[in-house]
Amino acid sequence: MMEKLRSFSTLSAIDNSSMVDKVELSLLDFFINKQLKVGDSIPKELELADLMGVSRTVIRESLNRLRTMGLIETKKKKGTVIKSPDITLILQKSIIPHILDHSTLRDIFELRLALEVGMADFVVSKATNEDILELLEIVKDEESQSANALFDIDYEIKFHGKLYEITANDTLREFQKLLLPVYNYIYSSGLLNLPTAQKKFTSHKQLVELLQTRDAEQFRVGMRHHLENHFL
Amino acid sequence: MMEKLRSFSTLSAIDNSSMVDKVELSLLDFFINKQLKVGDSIPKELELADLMGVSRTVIRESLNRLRTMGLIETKKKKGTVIKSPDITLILQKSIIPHILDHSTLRDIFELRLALEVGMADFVVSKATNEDILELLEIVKDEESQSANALFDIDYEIKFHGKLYEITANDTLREFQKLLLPVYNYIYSSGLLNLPTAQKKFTSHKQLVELLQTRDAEQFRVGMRHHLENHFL
DNA sequence: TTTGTGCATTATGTCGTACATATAAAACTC
DNA sequence: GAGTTTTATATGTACGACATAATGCACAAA
Repeated sequence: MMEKLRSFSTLSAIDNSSMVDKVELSLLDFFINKQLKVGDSIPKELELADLMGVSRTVIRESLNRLRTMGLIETKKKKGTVIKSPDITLILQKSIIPHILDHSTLRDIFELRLALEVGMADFVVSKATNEDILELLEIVKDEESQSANALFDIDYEIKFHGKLYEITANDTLREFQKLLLPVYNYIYSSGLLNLPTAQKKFTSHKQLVELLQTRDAEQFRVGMRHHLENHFL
Repeated sequence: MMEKLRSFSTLSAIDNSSMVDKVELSLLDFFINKQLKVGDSIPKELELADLMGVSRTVIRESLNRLRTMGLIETKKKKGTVIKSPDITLILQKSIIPHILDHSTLRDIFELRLALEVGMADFVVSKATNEDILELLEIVKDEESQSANALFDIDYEIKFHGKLYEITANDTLREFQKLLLPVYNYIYSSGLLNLPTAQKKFTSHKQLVELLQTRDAEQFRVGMRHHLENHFL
């Protein structure tokens, strides 16, 4: 079958896209070629419709998509202007754990592990003394918690969330917030087992101590060990 | 002024959202509450319009947004069904470097550094012997390249791209592809200086050697040093 | 000159209808 | 029963009308 298909390899794929699809691409092209910057305004809907020879309906649907991507903003009477998209906001809406397929969820989970290990440098270089005090406050009664060996998700989020906050990287921070429902889903759905105590484990408290030495390399290794039982 | 405003803190923000905005949220809510899964179909446009007391136009615009987010798929006669969104595809369209504001670009660049350092474990654990051979092939004439100390972006992408590929994490891989235009923009726009040779530098060739030892910790440190001149 | 009010203008937002198009499912042919 | 045609139906596109909100202008009041 595949053999047979190969002999038709010159056939081009039929155009299955709707007018809205085409207009959308056209507009994106327009943005890029015209080197439009944030704040620039684009022609009004009726002008675009006229220019591109389609109905206002189609133009509106296309613009609506661009708006969904966060690329434009429209106001009555004022018209449509270019906007810098909030990429995390867009993701936030489309990431609904129970709808995302499992392989993507797994991918995202791995991505998080990589991020937390890799961001060690930023945490170490940007943590203020106040930050460290705050972390100490968070971990101060860790003994009691680690004693019963319970995996307290709220506590985890509080600690790791603070680390993200320290990076002073807004995108990264938002990224983490947006991933929280994913963790919850993964853990509660049994897609991944809850971690249990293990050999090379580094506690939150130990992590803070490492952070205090201001040695990025050490901190990174510590973080890796801390996450040990999440790696398979 | 700000002091005065604070005393009105109980005032709630006026609802500035359009019907389409509301219907969109309503639909998202519907998806979550009804625990809709991939493949489930939702009521047809006219039914929704009737149910929610708005025109088909509004329903269509809302659905169009969900489609843009990749959450639904529509076919004539068949109707609308839930889909697992391709989160990287959505980002791909909205990431137009010269439109994104500079702070976000910087954030994204940092994010990449963290990822590449943090994904060391996955690279080491998943690299096949064939992968390593391929890497060796890529770096085989590195001497000549590093000799003139030129920062060859194509070569960089080829090597690092292969590393992403090795992780066997599709989301991560797509994520990298999607970030490429960002790198190009950052480098070509002078937003960040092109790296120059530096002390702790680890070459691609050395990285492959580290990979061959299958020691994740070593490889991670090597990668961190390799990226040294990208960290500020 | 400044401040407030009202009105006209204008571009997007919403609505309803009509028809085009694709296609799943039923009806039909052999 | 397999293949073909017809029919019904849900989305896609188009158009016209009006609603709504923001803008700017004109004019009046302080």
